[in-house]
Amino acid sequence: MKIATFNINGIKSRLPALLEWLEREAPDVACLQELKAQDAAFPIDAIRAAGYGAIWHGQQSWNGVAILAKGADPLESRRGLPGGKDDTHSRYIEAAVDGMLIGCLYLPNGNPQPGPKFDYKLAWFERLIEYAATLFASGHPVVLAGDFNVIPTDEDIYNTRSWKKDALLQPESRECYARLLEQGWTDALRSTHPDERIYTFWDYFREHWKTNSGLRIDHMLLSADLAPKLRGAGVDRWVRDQPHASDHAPVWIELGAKRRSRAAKKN
DNA sequence: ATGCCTAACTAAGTTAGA
Repeated sequence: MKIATFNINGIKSRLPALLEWLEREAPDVACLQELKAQDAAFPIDAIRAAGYGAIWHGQQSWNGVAILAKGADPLESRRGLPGGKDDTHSRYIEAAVDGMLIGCLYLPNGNPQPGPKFDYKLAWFERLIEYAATLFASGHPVVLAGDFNVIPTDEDIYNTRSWKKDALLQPESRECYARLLEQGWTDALRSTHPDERIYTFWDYFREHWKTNSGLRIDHMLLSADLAPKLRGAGVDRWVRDQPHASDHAPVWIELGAKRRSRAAKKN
């Protein structure tokens, strides 16, 4: 079971890239962010033709999230986080797929910082933390995947020098992410590659892709039930190298059967 | 301190991304 998350930065301009990625990597579940399109513009026919069912929550110009499932229709369980009466942004969608709950999120960027956009980021993060606590406590198998717009530590960025004032690595942003993990979630990519510089985003400026000057901001968090089933995690870097690529690359995890104890599986 | 590059929206210039 392969689950992935991909900030595609525009579903209209990136549809060929999305279809090529789906064909080549064939994730069982794909979370998408930054559709940048209204609901009616979502290319459901092309996605169905590629063998995927989907749910989506679009928005004109910005934001927008979707969940795709290979050979299945995701069963929508929520759109929008609790407590968002005045929140018009399409940033969270959730579905049951194959016995798991998949939460697909696009956390606010928060720049410029300080300012109202940063306040919105932190407020949204607080809502996520509160809701994630109930998800984790439920004991159900849950994956929280998406663009968190947080660089968790200085090991998750090529160089902090020109990013010191950026919303993505402010102590407040990092503290929120740390507090989320403290609930018990497993950061799948980091736990699989504890000592590796590993990035999921390279901006279009200068030659940041060519020089591998990236950030790790797309994350996949696993509930207690799923963490023992983690078999691998990685980044589909080839996607970022394509012409007219998104500035993000897909992140994936592979889940298997729950691992037996070391003693039981030895030899 | 700001722009770099890219895309959406809409018709050349602004806004947002991170």
